Amino acid sequence: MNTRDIVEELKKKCGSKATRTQKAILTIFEKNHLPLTESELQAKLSKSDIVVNKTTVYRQLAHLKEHDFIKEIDFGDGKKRFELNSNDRHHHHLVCTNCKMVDDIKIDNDVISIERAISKARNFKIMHHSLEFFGLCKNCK
Amino acid sequence: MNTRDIVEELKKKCGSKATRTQKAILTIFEKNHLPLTESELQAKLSKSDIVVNKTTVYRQLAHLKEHDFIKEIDFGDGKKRFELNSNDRHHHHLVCTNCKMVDDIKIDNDVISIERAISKARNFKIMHHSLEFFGLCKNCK
DNA sequence: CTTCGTGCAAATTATTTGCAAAGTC
DNA sequence: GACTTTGCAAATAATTTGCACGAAG
Repeated sequence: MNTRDIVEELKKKCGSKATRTQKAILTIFEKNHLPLTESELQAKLSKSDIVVNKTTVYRQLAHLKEHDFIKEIDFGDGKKRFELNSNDRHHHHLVCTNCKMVDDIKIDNDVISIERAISKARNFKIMHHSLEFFGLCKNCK
Repeated sequence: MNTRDIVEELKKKCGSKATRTQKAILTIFEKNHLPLTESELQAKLSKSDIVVNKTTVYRQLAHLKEHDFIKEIDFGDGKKRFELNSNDRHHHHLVCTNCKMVDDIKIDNDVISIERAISKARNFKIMHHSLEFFGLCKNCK
């Protein structure tokens, strides 16, 4: 799904035309598959000469998340991060605690089977999970 | 490992006598196996008639974490939570997004094998991970 | 006397809210 | 005109920092 498709879907879901801010934010997320904080996103918008207020960014992130375009990722450092929510790209992250590098990792099958077992054993309907690995990348270790 | 043992270890590791604050905090964690935020901890301290400043609590949490007595758990709601770091009790959590109930869950073997595979495949030294499941508990679903 | 733990106030950081102006159908 | 998006200033909320003081070795 490319940016145009996403924007199309956005129009449908939100019942109106996608704003320049929305388009810009989605474009940034398209280009950056790794999770971004508000300020990182803000910085990237600036580079594209798009000036938006911090509040607007926060609000759009909430809005886009609500409509499932992006999802929230938490690295436990007190900042919210978001990345594009492509079904075909569900993954987790390797985070280097030294150089802060972030890498994607796909381990879905294992997690899904764990979730099934839990749901059954505990009668708990799992909607989502957090799973990130922290440690040292090959350069830092 | 009971509270006395922990306090003993604390003395050794820190090279001095454990303070009343440290003892009180560790005792609370002993009694509450679920992760606590600073304010929840503060509330429980108050119930035991122990008055400590917020700053002190934050500093002790950082201190105890540094010495591996407690570990940080993140539920992605902007608050840091901590729980006792007993080797024999490593576990993850089921968090009900509706009633906020939290339950423990043990799924270590599966995770360890996933970690091994990742370490090998990606040449990444995993130190720890986040793994919490969010959804609806049996009462809320 | 030096180190560590503590309290208190102020600062910082991330995020949210209220309200008015601007844009879109 | 009704509804959504945006900006700006102010408010919150969680956490951290600076500084002074008291307790313990």
